[in-house]
Amino acid sequence: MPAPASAPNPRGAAIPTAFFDRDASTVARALIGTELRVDGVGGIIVETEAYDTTDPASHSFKGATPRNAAMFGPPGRAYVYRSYGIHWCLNFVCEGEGVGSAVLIRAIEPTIGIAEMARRRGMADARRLCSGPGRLCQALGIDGSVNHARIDRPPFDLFEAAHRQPIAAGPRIGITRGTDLPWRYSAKGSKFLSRPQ
DNA sequence: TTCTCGATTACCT
DNA sequence: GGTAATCGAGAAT
Repeated sequence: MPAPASAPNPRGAAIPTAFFDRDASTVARALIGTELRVDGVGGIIVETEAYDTTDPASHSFKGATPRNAAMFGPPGRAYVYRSYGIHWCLNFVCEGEGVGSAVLIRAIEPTIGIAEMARRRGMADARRLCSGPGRLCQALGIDGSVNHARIDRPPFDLFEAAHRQPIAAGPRIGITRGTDLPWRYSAKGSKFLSRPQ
């Protein structure tokens, strides 16, 4: 069938699974500025954290378990876990099958489907809609049902960054071990971070 | 089988 | 600045 004559895609190209065949820190940095959608709702990733099997703060540090099985599965898939019995947290698996590294998505700048996100969150403040791993999962409707799901297939859409931008790095948040590793990355100056970098 | 605590958030003083 | 909410993985018993 003929391709529709449309204007150039304002987004970048769709990101392939091979994008994730690198170490978690590299992927975490590369994800800043990309556009994530879940069922057509989402925005620009502005904050990530890297975790790998050498890292005492990582769920994969002590080896594979039923809970973290997705982390040891193929790269380019989602690892979703429940935090504090209340929240869901979204990770993208990296590096290679059996390696146990992943990137935690911590914050998104909402751009698409803001009304739907506000409805799910029960509030309208754009700055707090997706500024934290638990918050963005609630806004995007993510739960354990997408654990292991491919990121290049529905309900996910992930597009390359439209523009390059400065990236800040620093220590991660909410952990008690591995606090010396500067594996938190963020879009410099973004107003949509879970905490200022 | 029981206990502890977390890659968090919202609401309290 | 402090803490309740809430549940399952992993450790301890």
